[in-house]
Amino acid sequence: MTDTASRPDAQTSIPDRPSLEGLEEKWDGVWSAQQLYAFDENTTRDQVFSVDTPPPTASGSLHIGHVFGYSQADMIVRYQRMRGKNCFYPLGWDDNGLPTERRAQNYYGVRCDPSLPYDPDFTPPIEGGSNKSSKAANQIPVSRRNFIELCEQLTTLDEKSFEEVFRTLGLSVDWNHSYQTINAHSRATSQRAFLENLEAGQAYQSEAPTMWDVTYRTAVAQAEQEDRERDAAYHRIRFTRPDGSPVIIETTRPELLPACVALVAHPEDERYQDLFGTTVTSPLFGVEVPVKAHPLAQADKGAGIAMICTFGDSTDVIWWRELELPTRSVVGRDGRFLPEAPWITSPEGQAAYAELAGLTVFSAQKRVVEMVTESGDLDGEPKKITHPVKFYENGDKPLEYVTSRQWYLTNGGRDSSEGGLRDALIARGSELTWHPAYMESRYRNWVEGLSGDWLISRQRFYGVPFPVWYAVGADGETDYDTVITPDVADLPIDPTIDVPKGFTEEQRGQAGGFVADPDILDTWATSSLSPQLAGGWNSDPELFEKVYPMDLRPQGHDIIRTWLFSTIVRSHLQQDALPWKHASINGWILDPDRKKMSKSKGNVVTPIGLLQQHGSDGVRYWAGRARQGVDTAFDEGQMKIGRRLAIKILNASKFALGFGEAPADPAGRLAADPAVVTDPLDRALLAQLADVIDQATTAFEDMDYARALEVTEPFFWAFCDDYIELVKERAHGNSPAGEAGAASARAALAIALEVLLRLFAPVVVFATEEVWSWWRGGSVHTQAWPVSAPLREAAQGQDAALVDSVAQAAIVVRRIKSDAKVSQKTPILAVTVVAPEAALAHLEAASADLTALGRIEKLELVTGEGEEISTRDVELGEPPVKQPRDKG
RNA sequence: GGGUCGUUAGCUCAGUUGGUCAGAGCGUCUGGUUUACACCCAGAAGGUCGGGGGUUCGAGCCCCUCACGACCCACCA
Repeated sequence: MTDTASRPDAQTSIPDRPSLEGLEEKWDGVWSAQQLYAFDENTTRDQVFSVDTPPPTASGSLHIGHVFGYSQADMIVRYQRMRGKNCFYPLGWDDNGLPTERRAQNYYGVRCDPSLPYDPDFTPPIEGGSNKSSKAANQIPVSRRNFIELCEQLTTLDEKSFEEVFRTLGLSVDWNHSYQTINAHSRATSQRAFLENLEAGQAYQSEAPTMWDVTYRTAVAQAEQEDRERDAAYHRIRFTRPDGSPVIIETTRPELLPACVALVAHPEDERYQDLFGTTVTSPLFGVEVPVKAHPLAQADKGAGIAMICTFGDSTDVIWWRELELPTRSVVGRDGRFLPEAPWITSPEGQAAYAELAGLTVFSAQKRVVEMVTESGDLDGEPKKITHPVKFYENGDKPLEYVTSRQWYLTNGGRDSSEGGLRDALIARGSELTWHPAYMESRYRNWVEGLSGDWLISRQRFYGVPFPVWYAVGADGETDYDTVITPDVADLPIDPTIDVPKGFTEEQRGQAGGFVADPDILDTWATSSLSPQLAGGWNSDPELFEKVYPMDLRPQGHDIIRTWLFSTIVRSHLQQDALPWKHASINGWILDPDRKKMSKSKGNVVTPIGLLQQHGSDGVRYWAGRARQGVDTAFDEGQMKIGRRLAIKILNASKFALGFGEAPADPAGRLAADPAVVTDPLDRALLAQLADVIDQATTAFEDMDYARALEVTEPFFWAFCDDYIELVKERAHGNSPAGEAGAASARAALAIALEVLLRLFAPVVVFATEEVWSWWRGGSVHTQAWPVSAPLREAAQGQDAALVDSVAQAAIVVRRIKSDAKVSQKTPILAVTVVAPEAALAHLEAASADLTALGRIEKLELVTGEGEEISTRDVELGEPPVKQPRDKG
């Protein structure tokens, strides 16, 4: 870092050739050293603007979508800061959960085996490993504690590189307030919240069929499931009535035949009336099952009569529960058929089942189909279809139903009573201000569609442990109804290491002793507490008071059903409050071919590479042009335009400041004394800028950074290309207006430039700060957002339309030379400009500047009929002699 | 099957309560080395606003309908 970087106010001269190169590093260093974005804890809630920033998953690389969303949020925060708010803008890392486990496995070539003892000297076989998933067979088994240590090591590494990118991007985050979802503070917070939920009856355990991923061997919550279209086939399979006649059912899961507990048809289906209340016998396995009636059975679907298995799908679960059927599980937690099926009694049936035991679901299906084909119980050829099948979003095998004991948290999924929890959560969604507003329907849609409470337990290793033990009875059986909890003061705990009060380690797993809950909390169960984690709910109540509920939650629309919803659930249960006032929803980044940006592409164009190539200001501009909620094409063209804008700000500022100083504003409100702004064109410019301020302010008040930029940017380009060009002769003092005219132009330039820098500051953070440092004190980012009133006063009632009239006239004058294909330097000996009445007055007021711009020697202004401004009676002079080109 | 969003110049997109709203930038073309900027400047060409109905004196803008695209949801026998 250079000396000037640490002392920005020392740099007063304007560089000869301003450049964007190196600005990111320079200003990040200054801001960091000055703690420019640090939250001031000496404050009250009404002075604070607090942000519940998404904690990025610290497992892998940042992609361009992060840069996009975080830039947009930063623009809103920077505006609020300029409005005088004390911004609480922390950033956390979601380093908890399965993605981290998977990355650690691949990065270090290990896998967790909880049965192994801790090895304090363990060194991983590889480091920096491959990005491709290494084969499980090559991974070295390590203890749970070793594994967790490696996860922690890796996330620390990843977080460092993330912070680097975010700093380069110019996020005005207060890095003093960063948090991790896996550290002790977060574990304690998460466990405390869980224990309070338990106390309040909002968390409960239940033994029930749940969706299960056989690869990861964990239960999976509804929010983590997705449908994928898969090939399947209807198999017509013959059951036998007591009289020996057949009943044909259709199924896509013939392998579940041994798990069949009943057949079911619609109560009014005439075809099956005589079957209800009787039993039929399954093929191959010879199990007698009842035939039941239930309204959920559809007469027009398949054969109109279905087999109920435990469990093939969620309808099976409903039938099983409502018809009080037995449980006959055949699929184990590893996705293979269980060794025993005791309800099958016949020797033939047992022999048939023995062929399936140990097979995967896929292989078992093949085998069953072969067997029913041989036995003649398959009616006709299977009919191929494709249908949606539930998958864990990170998994690659279909989810299976497995009956297990799991923890749940109420989320309204089982309480659709009037005024119940579901209604209350929907009302919370309406209470929230959504940007854009239509995103609320995604939330409502999701809450209305919930089919059960939130399953929060996961059978994994790296995460927040459930802070509970269970009593072990005198008979040595675990009594899950006797939950032993720790003191809140002792949190965080790991029940597999810590011992509950009143017990000793020797009693672990012993009759009369205790056992630990082996599971961890769903990662969302911790990250849903991000306002509480960042705001210090469990550690700093004073801080929490000042920042909660937060003002803003920025996030992507893909995690409305997960992060946004679960955060509302937790705040509703914990604080009986909405966690924030506003939600700003950003869109996705799409490939140029309109598909969601693929991983492989995202890796090719790394964020840091883009920031280097286009400058952070250029990339931020691209993000700033995209509206909230709208999926946006990955478009380097926009980044180039942003880069040009940043460069233009440097160059135009250098030029505008080069005419010489204007007297200071005695009132100190503007960059120069408004009293010397006497020229009508200068006043009109300030009037126009006042309108721009008002529009940009209105937009930003609605958190619409894109609209604000869209208003400011064209004004700035017109300011450069028309206004500066028009007044530059006058500003130099080469005009009949003399010194007063020059002073007016210089003052207007200074006033306008200073306002423009502040208007651009939330988006173009580096170039504006650079220019600010040339001639103003402090940082542009802690200046007040501009207000229009002083500019309107300076404009003295001058009509802003004058600027447009003169710009129009400039175009027609320039066109004369473009059409003649001569240099714009060519003098015009004489020209008559024809303009409508109103514009004519404007042109007369600015005629000196106009003749200077067009190098017009004799300008005549006349009133015309139409709306357009045009020229006639043109007499062009000789083009200037070309300078001989230096042929070095 | 239900829901949400979108369909405006070759491309990326504005167009906020229906009345200069047919726009911007990029790209293209034609010109210009103008000591702030060639990472520049000037000028020009380009669209019956997805299709079809309707409401209105008047419709990208409101209503209906269809098509296409994207996403979310749904009990997958």
